[in-house]
Amino acid sequence: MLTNAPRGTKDILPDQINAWQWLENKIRELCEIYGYEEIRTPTFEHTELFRRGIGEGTDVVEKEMYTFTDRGDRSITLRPENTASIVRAYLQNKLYANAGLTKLFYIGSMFRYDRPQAGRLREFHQFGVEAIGEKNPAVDAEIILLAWEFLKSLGLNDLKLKINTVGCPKCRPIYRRKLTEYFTEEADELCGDCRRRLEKNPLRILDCKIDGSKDFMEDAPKIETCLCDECREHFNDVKKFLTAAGVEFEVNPRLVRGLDYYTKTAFEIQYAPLGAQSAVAGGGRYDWLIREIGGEDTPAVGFAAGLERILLALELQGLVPASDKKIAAFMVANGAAAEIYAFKILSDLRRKNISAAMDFGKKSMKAQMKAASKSGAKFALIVGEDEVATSTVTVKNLETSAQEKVPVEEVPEKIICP
RNA sequence: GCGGUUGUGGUGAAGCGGUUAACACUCCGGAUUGUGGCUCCGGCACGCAUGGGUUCGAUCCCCAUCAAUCGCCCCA
Repeated sequence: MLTNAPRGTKDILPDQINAWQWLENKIRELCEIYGYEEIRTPTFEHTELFRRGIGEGTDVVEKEMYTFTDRGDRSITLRPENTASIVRAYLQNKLYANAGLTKLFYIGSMFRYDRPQAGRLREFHQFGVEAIGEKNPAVDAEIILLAWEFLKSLGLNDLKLKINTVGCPKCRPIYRRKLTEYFTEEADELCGDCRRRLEKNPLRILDCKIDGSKDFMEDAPKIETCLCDECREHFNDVKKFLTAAGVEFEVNPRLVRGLDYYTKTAFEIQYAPLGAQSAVAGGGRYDWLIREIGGEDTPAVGFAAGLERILLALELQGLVPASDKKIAAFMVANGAAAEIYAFKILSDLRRKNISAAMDFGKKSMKAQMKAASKSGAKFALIVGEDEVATSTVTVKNLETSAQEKVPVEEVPEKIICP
């Protein structure tokens, strides 16, 4: 147990760190191009923030939060997602003061007590983007575009963009009621899950894998018939903007979001080969959240993307860049006096910003040479009694096997321009 | 949280009631004493996720736990 990380957590090891840094750099580059600034919020918040923000009845709040009481008797929760925190930070720091539209992005770990699977961890990483303060559907399109272009730019194929509208607090309840009425009549035909959904979230029934293909689904009420004018127009405009930008999307009237704060636009980007965890990014508009948390009525849109899932997808397509870290020089010392001499040279090289390594295992020269070779170093710097006595270094080019003995002060230039 | 599958060294794996626990790679050491990558030689599981049980005997059977994985739920 002592040597096992908690279930659902993972070490990111040195041989994987390259992929992570590469991905994070891509995110930062892209967000800069779109004009979004990075923000970092605390890993934990008051539990109440999530209860209110995400919604009491949601699965995330009901059964997936890491909640505990701290020593000051406060109820604290490890963030299961970042949007609520960002809205909190936006209000607390009055970020609305200087900008009509506040554009933020984040990268960080989130926590959800789920049953772990590939692509679904208890501590996982998300990158996300939030645009707060504008109701124009162009912003919805910008956010969707950012998510889409990002995944495309990584080289991923077979991505699918699905969009929908989930209405607003004015029209969604009407639709919800209609659905409940309709499905209550069919209750006998519904699967166990859906019978539960009937109360909790009837919109989800539309999405059910078991009941989805049953006859009565055909005639189930469609959201279009219930949308208020504002929501209908908004959705049409989003589609227009997306089309103008040349993005292919699929309208899926059954697409639903699991967090209560979503209004109007909802979208998801799927990468099917990932199986059950195919949702690689998802988000939408949340015009209701800011007021819910205690701010002025403020419209906002955003999305989050799962970094582990993206990395998984990249791996499947062989798109993860290989690490190519190489050092310039490797010290090889023969004997105790030479070891000290080599150590001095090693330190001098590093002071000159030349990457250098040395095997401290007091091994044979043969073993040290092997280590030098394996390290990928371009040069082996060989020193023994001879070199110590004459203040020289034998510089061996490991690629060409050519070697020459040079005065110690000439070593840096031999390495930089051989 | 529910259902299924799996769990042998650093890695990939064979073995499936009684074997020195195969093989390959990696790793370590060596091939005449100051030199790598190729080749050759040698070494590396006292143990088969963990804990119980069945049996004369268990890596192989049973149970539990833990973990991974697939699907569901949900979500990124």
